[in-house]
Amino acid sequence: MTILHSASEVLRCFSDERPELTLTDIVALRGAPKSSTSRLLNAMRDAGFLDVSKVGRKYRPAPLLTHLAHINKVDVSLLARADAAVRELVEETGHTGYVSALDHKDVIALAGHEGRHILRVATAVGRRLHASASATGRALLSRMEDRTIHSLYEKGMEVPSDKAPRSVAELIERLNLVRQKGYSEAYDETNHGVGALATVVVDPVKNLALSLCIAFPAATITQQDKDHIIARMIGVTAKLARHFNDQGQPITDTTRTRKSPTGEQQP
Amino acid sequence: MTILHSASEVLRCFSDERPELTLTDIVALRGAPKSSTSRLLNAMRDAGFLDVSKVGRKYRPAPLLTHLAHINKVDVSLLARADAAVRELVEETGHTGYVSALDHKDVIALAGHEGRHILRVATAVGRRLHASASATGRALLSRMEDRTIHSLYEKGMEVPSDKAPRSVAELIERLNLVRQKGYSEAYDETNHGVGALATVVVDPVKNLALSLCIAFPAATITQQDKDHIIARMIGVTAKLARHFNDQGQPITDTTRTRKSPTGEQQP
DNA sequence: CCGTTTGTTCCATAAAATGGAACTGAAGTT
DNA sequence: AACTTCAGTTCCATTTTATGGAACAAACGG
Repeated sequence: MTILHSASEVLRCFSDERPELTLTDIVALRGAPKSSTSRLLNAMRDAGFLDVSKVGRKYRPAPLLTHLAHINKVDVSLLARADAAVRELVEETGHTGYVSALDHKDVIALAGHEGRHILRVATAVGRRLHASASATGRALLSRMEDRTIHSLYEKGMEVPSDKAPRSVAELIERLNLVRQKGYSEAYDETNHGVGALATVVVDPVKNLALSLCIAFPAATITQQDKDHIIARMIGVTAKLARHFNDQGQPITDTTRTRKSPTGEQQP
Repeated sequence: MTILHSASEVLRCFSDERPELTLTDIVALRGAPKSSTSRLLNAMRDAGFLDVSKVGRKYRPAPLLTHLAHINKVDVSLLARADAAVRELVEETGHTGYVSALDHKDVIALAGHEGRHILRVATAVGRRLHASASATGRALLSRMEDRTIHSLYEKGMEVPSDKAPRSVAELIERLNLVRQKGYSEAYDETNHGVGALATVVVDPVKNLALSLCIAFPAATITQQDKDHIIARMIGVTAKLARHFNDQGQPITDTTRTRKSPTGEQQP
């Protein structure tokens, strides 16, 4: 494994709940030896990935990463269009909307718009959720082949809530439902009292999959509201798909491209 | 040099103007051998730092980085307060305002608010500017010791505009002015027609320096407007400084902390 | 002042990065 | 089709860097 993997592992240790971490924290979270971790963190700081606080030697992500997040936004025209579509849906329904992308087994919100109802779901661009346990995550996963899903979760799957899928088999069952219906849904999975509906669109040229998601208070929504949201979401998503010539191809595996794969069988 | 330095060098190649890069682009920009760069880019993709487009093999920053940018925002309470202060100034003056931090020889905008005048400076959170050639950059640099400035620019200084400092000596001269007056200014340096005023505040605990900046169309501003903005900026900055117990200490060098330095002389 | 906690450095070993050259594959060109 | 270019990858011997256990150093808390 290259040191880059370790670095990315370290970066993934940070979250809203743990925005600052000490050497000891990271050792505990990753289980790697203290000496190696110490050197790694210092190297990451020297390279501009982390900043360190003076007292307590607490590490946090450096501004460089804000810069790169910005580039990501500037670049991707699918994101711009998906964002516009979500904004439209938010204005129409009053519920909060997101655009998200996959990062390994997680989804990360890239853009969001807050609804206007008094009781509404907050936006949190940059937030990370378990892909298997969210509407938006399952929408994205539904565009991967089953064997890719299997290899993604071969080291186990976290089950953050009662209603989340408990096993890969259960996940794939639910992904099949998503594939069939064209949208995905989740209630009370990652967030208590929150319901969500999500669709997915792929830019085959950039090899980028994005999910559109509308989130609402699960208790106050009627079946009629839901049906309306679903119809509109499927509509705008189909429009995006046409524009980017998304014809339902599965997302290409993120791992090595050319290297002859171990046990792959392609006609 | 560790591979992390190379990785961070690669990430710094991306900009608003070049949001996607191919292997060849990066080879041209960095001058490193093609074979090494090829392996490096693939490793960075495998680690989740980069995504690759299917056609043209173009690399772009991955969503992981959006996540980290978000953490950075959640965490830092100085940022939250500085952002609130800038918002106040923006509302009062109608001009665009930023909060920025240093990343090596660049400044990166971490938060921004757009003004309400018809002719106004656009916000661009995540944007990267040359520190030496911007008001906000020089405000931040003014809190470093001169020898740190020298070592920062020992490999040369880019001069993006006529009005920007041409040498380290000239830069330090202007930093002395900033230190004396308590604010920094720039006209027509990085952006044509744009003037900017900036102050700086340091959280000594987190070892974080942030700059507050107000940017305006240089042609339409009066001396009176400017004086008013400066007075208000210095006011809110002083308030922040008191809150964080910033007593004008120089920013600690970003490089190794404990390792006995080569030629350092401290009484 | 001494135990405790937290982070760094040492060092021999193991692993990974390097860069020149050869190779592959995909476009163009004649 | 054969030829040329160009972009990207892989090979391989060499150099460089990472690793982890243990010793060391510094800060903390009585």
